Order: sequence, then structure tokens, then C-alpha cells
Amino acid sequence: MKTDTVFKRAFNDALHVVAELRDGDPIPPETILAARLGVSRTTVRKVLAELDDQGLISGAGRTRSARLSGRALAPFPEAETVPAAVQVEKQFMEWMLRGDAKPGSVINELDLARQFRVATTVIREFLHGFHRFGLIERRPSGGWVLQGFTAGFALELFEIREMFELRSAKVFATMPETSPLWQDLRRLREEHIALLGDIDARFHDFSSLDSRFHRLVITASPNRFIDGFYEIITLIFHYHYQWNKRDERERNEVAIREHLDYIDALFSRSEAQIDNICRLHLASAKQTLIRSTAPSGSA
Amino acid sequence: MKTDTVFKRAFNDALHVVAELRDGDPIPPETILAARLGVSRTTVRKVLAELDDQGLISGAGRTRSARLSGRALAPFPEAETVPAAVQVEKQFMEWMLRGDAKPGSVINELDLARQFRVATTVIREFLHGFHRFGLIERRPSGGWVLQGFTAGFALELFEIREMFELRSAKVFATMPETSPLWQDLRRLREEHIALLGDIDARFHDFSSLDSRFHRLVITASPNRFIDGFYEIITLIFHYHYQWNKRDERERNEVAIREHLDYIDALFSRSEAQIDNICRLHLASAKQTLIRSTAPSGSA
DNA sequence: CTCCTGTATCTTATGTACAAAAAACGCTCG
DNA sequence: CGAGCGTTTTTTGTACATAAGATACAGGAG
Repeated sequence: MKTDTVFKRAFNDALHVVAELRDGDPIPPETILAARLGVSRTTVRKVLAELDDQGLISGAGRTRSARLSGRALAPFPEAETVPAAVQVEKQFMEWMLRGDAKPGSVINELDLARQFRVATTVIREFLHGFHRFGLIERRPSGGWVLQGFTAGFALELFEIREMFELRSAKVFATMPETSPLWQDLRRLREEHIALLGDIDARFHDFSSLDSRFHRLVITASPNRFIDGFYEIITLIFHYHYQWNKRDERERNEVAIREHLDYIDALFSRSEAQIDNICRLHLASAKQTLIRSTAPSGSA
Repeated sequence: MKTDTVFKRAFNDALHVVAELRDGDPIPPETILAARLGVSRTTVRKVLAELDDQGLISGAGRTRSARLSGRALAPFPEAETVPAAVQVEKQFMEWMLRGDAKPGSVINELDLARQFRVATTVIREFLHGFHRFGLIERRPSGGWVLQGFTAGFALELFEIREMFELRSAKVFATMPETSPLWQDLRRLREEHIALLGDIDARFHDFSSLDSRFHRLVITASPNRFIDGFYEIITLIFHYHYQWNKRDERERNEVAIREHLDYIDALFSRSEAQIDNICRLHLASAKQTLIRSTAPSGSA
């Protein structure tokens, strides 16, 4: 059976919408709610029915109105609002990064399914999609082999990354002054500075800033294959940041400063300077990543 | 139920093995056959049972021997020996390239399943895996949108291809004289010349030669992401050659000559020359591909 | 003792079932 | 007559069942 995470997330979101209303206010029409919650009208109707069951709505049809008589709002648990696929990815990455399996070992679908409390179908689909990240590989006879997050992986990853990023950065620098991306870059620069000013408390926030910055650089020259590759980068770094806590504050501070240099280089529009600083930043990011890889196992 | 294409292909292969024996010769042991046919012993035993049923074997256990009393060998039809996934890919590419669906339209899994005579599960898994080729895209609400084989696709594809190939070609040229890849390259050069000599009759053979040549160039510097990307190239060109027959002989002849120049450039080890000739060849391949793309539909 | 076969067990691939969610349709009330 | 609602139809996501095929184990012939 399909999970109803869409409904549950929509319901929780709807509670916030309702909370903004005063008692007796009319409920917005279903189509409006559907657009606002980002789901179909079918789901909105299910949400409304649930709200009604909980007594938060009076009337029916076109005469629905809010009834907020001091009732406590009862949202669904956060965990139930996350699609199965996303949870599996999270669990799988943790399973791999924790070193529960050695590079080179065979992945057992049924095992994982039991461990992650999902059906084998979900695992299988996940592995299929996950294949593109280069961390697992198909065996000719069926099944999957764990390649793992090794130094070799990091090296190959950064070889491509350098090609893509150097190219994108140079294209970025040639954009006309009028492009809105310059404005975005200026804003990101401010965010970097703000984060640097409060680095001791907020160093965790760098992960998402990092991802946003590098993604901004590549939007100057859209290419579906590069975009796809940056999904790998984002995934790897997302979990890397979560997993490797060693020297986290220092690492992030260094990276922020490198980003600021990088941004200044972009503003300078000097190709040589961009090339130079971009390479420096990537080399330092590569070293950081390599230090947290697993020892390469046997093939 | 799982398809038994593995068994059927193994059986057909086994018929060839048996045909090489003389009447009364002992049948090779199961483990040997398994290695020779590239399947597990379980499947070998099933094949042997079938051969026995057809009266091609006398005796049992360790005393099995061939019985070729003039019987006609009855292999399974070729089509039944191809795994479902491969057939689906073929059908899907034809469906797309024939223009049965416009770029931008939504893909209906059930429809395709019926059309291709497979279960929806197979279609679904195929689409998941096919996603990485950049020809389809996920909708946020679930399901897939056909991006299609458009000029935009070809441009983005070649932008990456040029980066990868230039890099690989330069690395190739720096390999020591002793590397076996030079020998492989020499052999491929001969094959190109042979094909050119008989181009009118054999121009179809260029497709696989093309793929083998470009894959050889990239093996000099293995990188899983580049390898993955070349699977896309191979797929696209494989179907492109099958589908676009216009000027095929001329196109292929031009490409062979370009390959020969390319190979000579590699042997020259001159970086400038390699860069120059490689760009020329890729530009010409790009033009060829673009000419056979579909007009970009609405997003 | 070693190679081979017979047998049991495990794992994956594919078909079918069914609920969730989306999309389409048509009615009704203002 | 048109925005909004009730209802029906499609389509997708997940679970489960089962046969194909791989792997592991044990006994026996040479």
C-alpha cells in the first residue's frame, strides 16, 4: 500500500494555515488550499475531512469556517511526513558511512529491507536510483556490490568537479552586469560574512550555504549533466558534514574564507584569478573529503 | 515470475558446445560448463535436463555422453534469449525516436507496459534507470516527463563530451610506450583502414567501431563518472545509427577518416595536434547528431 | 583425498493486488 | 454563467507472492 506521507505533511501544513485564521473565519476554497499546500484537491479534501473530524471546522461545503475554541492542534509526527524513499537514502548513507559494510561486499536487499523496515521493492528502487552516485555497482549476475566511499571515489569525484566548476565559474564571470545572478551572488556574499561573524555558534549552517553557493555558480551555464553531477556533490557533502565532525568549526571557517575569495574573484571577472582561486578551494575541499574516506577495500 | 532468458540463452549456447562433440563423447562436467556458458551450475543442470529431454544425451550423472544421431538441433527463438530490461530499452528508444511522443509530454507507465507487453514494474524500473540518460525527467508530483532527443540535449551532451574527451585524449598521449593500449590503438587503426577499404558493403559496422575507439581513449584515465557518461554516448549513438539512415555511408566514411587523423594525432603525442583534431571530430559528430534531433517541444 | 554430482537454501526478478494521490468530469448555488 | 464542490476515473507507490537463478553444503565415485 502506498504511504500517506503526502497527506500527513499536508495536514500538518494545513494546521499552520488554520492557526492563522480567527474563530469563525471562512476556510479558503479547496483549489486555493491545494495550491498553497502543494498537493492535489483530492488530498486537500482528505485533510479537510480530518480537520472536521478533529472538530476544527464547522459547517460543510461552501460554508466551512474555522472553529478554534482553544483546542490544541495535533499534528502527525515529523517522521511520518517524510516519503519512504528519502528515509531509505538517509538510512543507507548512515549504514555505509558508519562502516557497517566493507567496500567490495555484496549488498543483500532483503537484509536491508528488514533493517530499514521497508519492503524489498523500496530498497530495490533505491539501489537502482542510487547507482548513478557511483558508490555501488551492479554485478553481472544480478545484485549489487558496495564500492563504498573510498579515497578513489573522492579523487574521481573531484577530477570531474574541477572540470565542471572551472568551466562554470568562467562562464559566470562573462555574464552581463544586468544578470540577476550577480545580485544573488552579492546576497550570498553577505550571508557568508554574517556566518563568519557568528561562526562559533552557527558553523553547522555552512553545509547548506556551501551547496547553494556552488549551485549558483553552475546556474550560469545550465547543463542537465552538470546539474545531475552536482546532485552527487550535494549528497556526498550533506552526509559528509553530518558524519565527520572532526575539526568541523575550523574546516568550515577556512572554507567560508575561501568562498569569499572565490566570490571576489568572480566579481573581478579576471579569468586567471578565478582559475587560481577556484583550484585552491577545490583542492582544499578534496583534502577534507579524502581524510574522511574509508580505506579502499579489495575489489 | 522471473523470465527464463538466462536459461534459454544458455541452452542455445550449449547446443553449440554439444555440436562440437562427436557421438558418444563424454559431456564436460557441470562446473566446466557453468564457466563456459557464463551461468550458475543450477542453470547448467536445467540445460542438461532439457538436452536429455530432447534425447541429445545418454546416461546420467558422471556417465553422461553425447548422442548426436542425426537429430536436428532445436534452439529457442533469439527473441526469447534477451532479458526483459534490454528489450524494454530497445522498444522505448524506438518509441521515442519514432516520435510517438512529443517532448514535454507525460509518460504513462501503464500505457507503455501494455504497449511493450511487460508488467508495470519493469517499466518503472526501466524509467528509474533511464533517468540518468537525461532524456526524461521526474515530475514533482510523481511520474515522468519526456524531455526527448532534442537539439538542446545534443548540445549539452557534446559540451560534456568535449571536456571529457579532450582530457582523456591528452592523458592517453602521455602513456609510456610500453602500455598495451598503444597496441590496441594500432589494431583499431587497422580495423578502420580495413573498413574504409570495403566501405560500400560494410558501412554499418562503423557504429560499434566508433564506440570501441572512443571507449579505448577514455580507458587511459579510468573514472567511474566518465565511464558512466560514455554509456550515455554509446546508447545515443547506437540508436542514432539505427534510426537515422540518411547519408549513412557518407557520414561514416567521413567519420572513419576523422578517426584515422585522430589516431595519428595520438601517436604523434603532440598536445596541440590532438586538441585540434579531437575538436574537429567532435564538432562534426555533433552536427550529425543535431541534424537528426526532434524539434524542441514546449517545456 | 579430490573432483563431481545431488540437494537444500538463499537471493533476486517479475507479476499481481490494492490504497494513496492526481486528474477529470459535471453539477449547483450564488 | 462561472467559481467552487461532490463524484468518478486514472495513475502511481508500495506490499506481497512466486519462479528463476545463484550459492552453499554434503555425500560418493574414482
